[in-house]
Amino acid sequence: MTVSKAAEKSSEKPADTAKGRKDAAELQGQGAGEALQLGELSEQLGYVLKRAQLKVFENFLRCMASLQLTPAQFSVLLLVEKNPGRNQTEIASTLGILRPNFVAMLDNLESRDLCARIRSTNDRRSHILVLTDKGKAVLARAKKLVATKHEARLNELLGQANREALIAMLAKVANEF
Amino acid sequence: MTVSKAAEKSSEKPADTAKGRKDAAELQGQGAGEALQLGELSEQLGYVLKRAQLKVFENFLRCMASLQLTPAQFSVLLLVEKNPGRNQTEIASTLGILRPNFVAMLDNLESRDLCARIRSTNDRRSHILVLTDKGKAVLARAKKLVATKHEARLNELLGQANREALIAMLAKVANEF
DNA sequence: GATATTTGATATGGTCCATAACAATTATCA
DNA sequence: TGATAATTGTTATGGACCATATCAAATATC
Repeated sequence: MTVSKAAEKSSEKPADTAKGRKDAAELQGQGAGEALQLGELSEQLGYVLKRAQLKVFENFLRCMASLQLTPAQFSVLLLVEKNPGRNQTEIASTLGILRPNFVAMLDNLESRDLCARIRSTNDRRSHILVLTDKGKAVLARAKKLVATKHEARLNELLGQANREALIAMLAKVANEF
Repeated sequence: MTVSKAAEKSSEKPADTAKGRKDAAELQGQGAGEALQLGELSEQLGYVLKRAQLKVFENFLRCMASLQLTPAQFSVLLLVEKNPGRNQTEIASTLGILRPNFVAMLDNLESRDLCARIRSTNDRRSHILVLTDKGKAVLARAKKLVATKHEARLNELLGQANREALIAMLAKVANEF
């Protein structure tokens, strides 16, 4: 209701001048059926970055379908494996995950017996994170899937050297932009 | 409630074996205070892509603060300017926006008098999209801000050649992955 | 030992993304 | 032609992700 009113208003305010009406008439049936021109959009960093990221995540999820791991979950398992004995706050913050949002993530991983919270004896407020044996096994399989299906795809698309250059540049952007 | 129960269960199932208890004890106070090791994470395409994208969007929003344009809104204005006379479905779909979600976006742009919906005379179901004069002016200012603040930042970080190589590779990933 | 801080957790709200459904209009084709 | 199917913009709605405020328990600070 406010929507259609806004639409009426706007289509009559700026476009209903003499010039506006002529322009609108000329546009009727403009390039119907033809593909749209992306123009400057195809060189906008943010645009191409976002689209690439969506495609990569999509591919990742397909590769991981058998293990049911999202990119975020995979990153948690990787980080916990590399840094066993750290607490939730440390793991979450280095991944850019806010502590409240990390709770449900861990609940999920723990309910699947991939990860365990252990009450710390030094600081009984905090939970130390460890991969379970199953978690280690699943992560090992996940790494193989990523290497053979996911990264291999990027290699055949860009070549080894370009792939490394791309990741290095992205890391630089992520860290120093 | 199911949460704490799951936590108890998992922390006692895989980690409370003789070996599990010893490992947990050894981990207490592991590398406290030291920075975490990213390990293989820093070479995961998806991870570095996502973090770079967040940083770039963040920077974009800062550069555009005076114009109050999000990356998505900027892309809509760019595409409508390059392809005037196309309808909502065409613009939305080439941007990867679903039609239902595009409605509110247009309501916003139209309420700010940056964009106008014009009922098509050829097909009276569809709305033709056009930039208003104000929309063209705002977009022109936005382009300048992007060029001088946003892209310039990337140039001084990577250099002109690397910047172009990065965007080309990202485009390839976005299109062919 | 009183006060402040930290940790994990809950509740909650916002934004973005996806699907189903609807009225109006147009396309299809028997 | 006229009945049926498809399309367009729209609404409603639910899920995923992200951010803030708040809390109890434990610890740190002074």
